[in-house]
Amino acid sequence: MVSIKDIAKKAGVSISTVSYALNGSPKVTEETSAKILAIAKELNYIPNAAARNLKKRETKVIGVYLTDFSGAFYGQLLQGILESLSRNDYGLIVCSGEHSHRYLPERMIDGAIILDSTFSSGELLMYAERGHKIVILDRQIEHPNINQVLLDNKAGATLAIDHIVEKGHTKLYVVTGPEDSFDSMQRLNAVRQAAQRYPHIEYSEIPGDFTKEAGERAAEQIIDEYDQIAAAFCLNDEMAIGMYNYLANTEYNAGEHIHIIGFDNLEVSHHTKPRLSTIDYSKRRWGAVAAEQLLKLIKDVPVENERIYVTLVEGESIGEKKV
Amino acid sequence: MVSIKDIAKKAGVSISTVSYALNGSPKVTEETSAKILAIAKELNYIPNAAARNLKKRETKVIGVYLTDFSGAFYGQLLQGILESLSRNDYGLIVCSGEHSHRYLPERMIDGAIILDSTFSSGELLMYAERGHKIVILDRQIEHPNINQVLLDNKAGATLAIDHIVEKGHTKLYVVTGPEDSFDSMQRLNAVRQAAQRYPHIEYSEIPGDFTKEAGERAAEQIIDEYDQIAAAFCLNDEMAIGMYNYLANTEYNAGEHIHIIGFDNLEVSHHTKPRLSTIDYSKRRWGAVAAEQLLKLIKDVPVENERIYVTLVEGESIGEKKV
DNA sequence: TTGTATGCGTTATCAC
DNA sequence: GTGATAACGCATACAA
Repeated sequence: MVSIKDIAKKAGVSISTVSYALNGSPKVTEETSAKILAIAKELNYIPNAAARNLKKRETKVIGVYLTDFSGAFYGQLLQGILESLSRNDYGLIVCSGEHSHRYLPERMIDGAIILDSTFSSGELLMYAERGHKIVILDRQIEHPNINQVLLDNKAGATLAIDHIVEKGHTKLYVVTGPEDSFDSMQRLNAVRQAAQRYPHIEYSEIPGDFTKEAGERAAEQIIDEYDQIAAAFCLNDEMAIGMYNYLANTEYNAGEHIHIIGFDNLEVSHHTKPRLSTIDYSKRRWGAVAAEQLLKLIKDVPVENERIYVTLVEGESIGEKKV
Repeated sequence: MVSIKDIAKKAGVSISTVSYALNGSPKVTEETSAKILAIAKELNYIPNAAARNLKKRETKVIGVYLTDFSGAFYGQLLQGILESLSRNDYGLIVCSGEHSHRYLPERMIDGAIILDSTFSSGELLMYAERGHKIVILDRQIEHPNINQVLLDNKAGATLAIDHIVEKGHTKLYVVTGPEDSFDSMQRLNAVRQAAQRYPHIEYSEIPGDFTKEAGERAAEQIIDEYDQIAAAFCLNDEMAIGMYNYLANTEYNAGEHIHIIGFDNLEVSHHTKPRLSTIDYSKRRWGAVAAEQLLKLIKDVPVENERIYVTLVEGESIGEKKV
């Protein structure tokens, strides 16, 4: 491995001069600097990250943690983060699995963006307490070293319910996510609040877990008890898609017998027939904001928690209730 | 930051003893070891990765490089890699973007798995030449430090064509992937070979790029020139899905007027109607094998290139040609 | 402008 | 068994 020492020897200068030259310090002559750079290139010199990190106590890399790699969902979010970090000369690594938690306390990364339920809040708090900077996308934790960038779930859920009511529906199911999902619980709470405002509506909840299968099961249940046109608010699009899949093998049609609205506006939802009504937000922006917040945290500039706004996308899966 | 020095001071021993104890060396007494471990825990000691990496010249982390994060496709592959690495006490980071290329030469990772067209073959060769260990999933490069784990594209494409022919089809389109895609070119070559074996078949190629949009455009073209029942081999499922989407707004039906077969057996393909015929392979296994190969490379045990086998999944999108 | 010297936190080679 | 001590490769305060 070629180090600055080798360059120094070959150039007939000291290692500090080499270091200065490589880091573009103005302290070194144009001439010597050019010579050193030339030799460095000739020797295919590449700095050693470990040594630099050890000395500088920073890595210029941030880590994004995901519960798993399966989400159809993460692409744009990660892209948003990557773009934002690149602009600021930070690198990105994506991690998953208990094993990778150590990257933060071991200082392999300068900060973390969390969308990962395998972190307990206690663990995150502990890291924050040790001085590590963290942006959280999937829960609320108050700490000076922690910032959260959360979806406006309440607005989204309210939008969905209001839309359903506007269309004249009087029977409403909500298919929930897992109980340990912050997003699901926020949406569900908002739904319950909204439902209270509309006492004429027959409201019931079907427990789900954000998977297609949960959507299929929910559809099955709704059909089992079918007595009138019903509306279903699936707390994410994944489950809404599952519902479509189930209905495809029945006499019941989405947007006719069972009116469906989702949450997330996944790319696949554009291709359903009828097009799925859903709640949209910019995943790219979500990522970009999270990255910006984290960099501010690292630079010790004061930050407020951020909220990502949502909008209603009207498809044809929620139609007028014809009596 | 608490280091072994702090522990040593508090325990009244030297730093080397602390290091031994922390690394479970048998050279140190049960007693002192226990005391040291206790103090380490009390002080919330966590080793510094940079220092350890610098000294040991290894990180026990491997990097997976993806062209981008958008693939619906990568989940299982990454899961396979992660499981395999975890079993061997290696960590995983997922990277994308030019910016992250440096992680390999800078020795932030002990090796790389490449499924990333932003690496030129020259660049990979250069890293291999520097001694870095690489497993490549998307092209062929011969070098002692490089191993490839490739799909059996030829078998898959042949399977697809034979299936189409068996069903009595006489008009065949193939929708290709991008020209810089190794997988696409291998599949295409196999298709051309197979087509030669069946001179009675009217064969033509439509250039695509592995996106849904390409599938839509291809469907449009096929319908434009429609004169008889046709079969289309989309060189990946993504394009096949695009074809379905386009057909949905026409008078033509998949599996009736236009018979479709894909490649990849994506999860979404299970939900199409009619179910998409396609070529399947285990993405998880692909990842697992890639990881195993890389670890062997790192341990300097000799390895052969590996091949991932494929099978035909019969859906209803390729039916008998009724004349 | 350049060189010397020190330390970042570990591991590992010696002595003792 | 334990303790000095020297690396690992780099950055930097200070001297020259």
